[in-house]
Amino acid sequence: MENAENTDKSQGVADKAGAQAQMRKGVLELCILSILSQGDAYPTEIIEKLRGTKLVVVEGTLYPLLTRLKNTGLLGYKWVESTSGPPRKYYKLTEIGMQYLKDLQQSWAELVEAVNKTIEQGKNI
Amino acid sequence: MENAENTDKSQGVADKAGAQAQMRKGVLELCILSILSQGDAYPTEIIEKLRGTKLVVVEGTLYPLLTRLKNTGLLGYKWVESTSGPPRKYYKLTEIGMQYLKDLQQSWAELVEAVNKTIEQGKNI
DNA sequence: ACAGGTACTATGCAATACATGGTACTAAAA
DNA sequence: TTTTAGTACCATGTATTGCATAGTACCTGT
Repeated sequence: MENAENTDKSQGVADKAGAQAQMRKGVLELCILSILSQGDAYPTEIIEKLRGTKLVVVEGTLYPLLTRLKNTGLLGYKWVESTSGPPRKYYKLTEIGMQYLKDLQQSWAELVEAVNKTIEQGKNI
Repeated sequence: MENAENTDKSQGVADKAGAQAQMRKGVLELCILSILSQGDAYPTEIIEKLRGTKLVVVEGTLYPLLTRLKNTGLLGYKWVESTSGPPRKYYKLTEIGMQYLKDLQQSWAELVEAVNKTIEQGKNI
């Protein structure tokens, strides 16, 4: 077979923003569960805490994710009347959620170590 | 409104393996581009290098990903006859791929820092 | 000619980040 | 009393990627 190089550019585009969104998959739930392990919070507080650590998340992402976590038994919630607006939904970690959070933390640490080792080998050559 | 806690367990299951697969989204391409920045390789070599850094990837995952990276112009390839089996497809990074790899490395570093800060705050309280 | 080992390809499914469009509650202003 | 602004929450669909599954092709040895 003839040896030839080629790069077909007919499909997809290498997109930095898209890659960043992909990297966040599976990681946002770890962060949210971590934040709630510090204490109960309602969505706007969660968004603020995430922004504080440079993990900017918008409401259209957070609400469906909180619902998903609640539906899988990792979170519970309670309504709290507000003195200045509509009532707020305070989320809290369940016992199952606390256990699962530990699993996620370990998975994340292992992934970070593995990826960094792979990257470091590339830089050293 | 009545304050009540509830956790609806009717939808989905919190699955550690599934979460690990989600965390790998967007990260595998970073690792593959990193490995190829060290030198050209064909798929089996890439799988071995990934296994060496605890990033176990199977062929059904790698081949489509390599095709995708090739189609977006990040990789090129050439066929090389083998002395013991069918010819092999050696992949190499293109100039575009090298630039994109730097973008991915920066995105990864920023994500890791942000996530770790979020997790650490949870542990300190 | 056939079997085993190796290499590669095609395709569809599942899960999640995210965008978009929407409803509802409360307080203040008109 | 009605309207407006601010705040909080919800529903749904799209795009993307990891992964499983089924398959083809090449080369060597029997």
